[in-house]
Amino acid sequence: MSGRREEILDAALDIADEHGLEAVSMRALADRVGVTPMALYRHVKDKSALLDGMIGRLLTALLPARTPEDQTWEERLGALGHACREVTRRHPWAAHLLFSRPAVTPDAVRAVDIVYTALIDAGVPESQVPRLERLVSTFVIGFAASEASGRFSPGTLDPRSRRGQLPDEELPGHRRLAPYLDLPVDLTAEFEADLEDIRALIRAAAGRP
Amino acid sequence: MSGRREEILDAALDIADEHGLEAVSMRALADRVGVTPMALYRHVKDKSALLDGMIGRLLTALLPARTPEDQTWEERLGALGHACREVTRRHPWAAHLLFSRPAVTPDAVRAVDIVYTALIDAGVPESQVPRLERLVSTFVIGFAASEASGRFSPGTLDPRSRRGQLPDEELPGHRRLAPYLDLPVDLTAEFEADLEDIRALIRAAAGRP
DNA sequence: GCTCATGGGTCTACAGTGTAGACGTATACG
DNA sequence: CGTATACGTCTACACTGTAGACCCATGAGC
Repeated sequence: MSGRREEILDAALDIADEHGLEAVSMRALADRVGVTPMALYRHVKDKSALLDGMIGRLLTALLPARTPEDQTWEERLGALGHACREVTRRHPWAAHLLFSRPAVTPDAVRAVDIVYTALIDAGVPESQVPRLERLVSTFVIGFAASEASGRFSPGTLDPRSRRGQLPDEELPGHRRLAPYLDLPVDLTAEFEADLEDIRALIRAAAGRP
Repeated sequence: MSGRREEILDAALDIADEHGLEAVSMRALADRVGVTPMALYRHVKDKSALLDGMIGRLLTALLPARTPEDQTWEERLGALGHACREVTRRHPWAAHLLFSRPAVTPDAVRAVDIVYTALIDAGVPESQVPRLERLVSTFVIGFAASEASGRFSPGTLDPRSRRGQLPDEELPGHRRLAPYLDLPVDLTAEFEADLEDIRALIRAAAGRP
């Protein structure tokens, strides 16, 4: 009931957005809410429960208000994927939490269901649907987490110097691809291309019963 | 040089394996090494540098001693994927670190190069290779991280009660798939099937220049 | 042989963390 | 009225990472 809990979670979201997840301490959060640290424990069991609550709120924002019936399964999958990436772009700290906290909240289950129905509509054999749902969600969350935590853009090191740590003969692939490795990457376009490849993978799975 | 640093990193690995990553504190580590906490700082700049060093040591173990020439690209990709999953099964705490620390160590670059050459050998257009490398590694690391952190096996909640939080009409996908959702999953077989789907995705990319 | 730098280690101290436990108070209901 | 319940405060404890000063053994150069 009492919106106090939501108020607390939102304050925690604000702190994380402004100063990063590690700045979310019970004391800082309490300050923000205008209360003593121990008062938070009336509304939140634990610090880990606090984190759960935070991603819970994000998941709610991620879901479409109403599942639109007039979209193809391709569009619905793409929309959910982009929504997920959008959330982690807005809240980079959230990315790796999505991996550690299993999908047990109602909203998370709802998201899984959207993927299930999309795969069913695509014609995937029912026995394969759970596996492909895990495949798709793993990739989407993984992409978002990689982007948010900088795995895709390794710091300030440019490709040349990164490669330079090793003798060139040991890295035949890098040598061959040198012209492409120095280009900047458009991660939005890349994500779209990846999604299209995944859709093709799904179509292939639908084609072999 | 002095192998003291390696000794420290290995002690840290042991602690993480035995009691989880959160048990790796400077004090606990110092105890294990038989030294004062501050002594560690002679060999390791930071706690975060310590973590970097730990995953560095794991990555070394992940790589094949010598890239075998007599394997198809499919086999090489599969071997690397399984090695990655094996590492995170042995050291579950390492999974999410793989996401947060970019691939800048020599061994990490070497691993990337193995994927590059596999994709080139598969006939993927060179302009597409970097993107597909990111796709493949994102999925593999994502799978490993999901498995290690329990995202694939949501706690003790069985599927029925998980689903029970919401009215059945809101979860048409879950209702349709009910018979399959209660089955136990063999994640090893699933990973293999996923890898095969990814290989097919690569072949498709190779087929359209 | 004496000096001096250097690598490795110790001790103390500080500011920060999550949270258990006891205590207070204000509102709502019998 | 009394009493339960929800909410909040205060204190205290056992941790955390790490800055700063100090110590001592080794080996190189004069």
